[in-house]
Amino acid sequence: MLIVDGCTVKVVDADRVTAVRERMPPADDLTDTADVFGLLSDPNRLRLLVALLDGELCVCDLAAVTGQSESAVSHALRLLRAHRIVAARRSGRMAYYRLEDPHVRMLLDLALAHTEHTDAIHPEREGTP
Amino acid sequence: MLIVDGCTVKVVDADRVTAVRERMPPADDLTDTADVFGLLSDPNRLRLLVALLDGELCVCDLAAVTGQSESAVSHALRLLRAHRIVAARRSGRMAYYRLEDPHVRMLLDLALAHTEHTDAIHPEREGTP
DNA sequence: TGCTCATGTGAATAGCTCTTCAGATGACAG
DNA sequence: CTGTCATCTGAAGAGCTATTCACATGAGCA
Repeated sequence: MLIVDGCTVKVVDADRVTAVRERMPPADDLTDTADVFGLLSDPNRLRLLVALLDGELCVCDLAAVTGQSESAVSHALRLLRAHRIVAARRSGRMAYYRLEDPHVRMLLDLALAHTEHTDAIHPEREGTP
Repeated sequence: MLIVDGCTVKVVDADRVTAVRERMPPADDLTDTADVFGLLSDPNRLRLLVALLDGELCVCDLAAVTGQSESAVSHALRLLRAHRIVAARRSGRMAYYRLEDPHVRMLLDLALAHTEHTDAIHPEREGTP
């Protein structure tokens, strides 16, 4: 038994539980991290970011590269911009976007490096049949 | 102008666009990667995985550590198990889960290392006002 | 000034995701 | 066998997300 958030909860290994609980990052950090992963969890947004790994591109070129409507691209970029993952440079009526967040760049590099070397693992099967 | 998926699309830098398009990973890889990020994009699932970084835990302890109902934990673990991110060891009526995917472990380590050293960057502000 | 083009935006809809509830399963104790 | 406990599951509802459409903005050009 253990007191968590003022409620009594049954546990098996109380010491491990309290230890892991203390080591757990603060809730704000976790939600921020989850948000970042959430921004990378849409295939079209991911395509945009991968396209930007090599350097800046304008909106219409991003639309062409990723096969989306320009409006969809604009919405996606707005989201990424709001989270400082991407930044815009304006030149006349064109807007050139670049990948601004080095942290996200690392995550992308790491993730892509692994998908290339890993055979596609497909779900829809249980871990212990 | 450029032919993409049988449709004519206007582009600015046609050479860059075709180059980036060729360098783009296959669609299947991108959706798989996006799926993985999606699994990490929920704060409660993230909490579960972080708790498992140090070693295995049973379902009720995971519920206690992460402050979720045991049912919610079970649903989350089911998802993670289906994607081979987590694996279960059964001992009697208990189920001990561990983090199985080293790739996901690296992503978690990288992400957490950065949230610790970075002041919380908060959205709701535009990149170029 | 007025037209065109690249981009940005809001509203609306369709689809997905998470949580909860109620109940099922399967293991252990008596 | 019966009751209890840990875990698992399906269905349902609430909430969130992505895409589209129609239109706004603002720059360059005639």
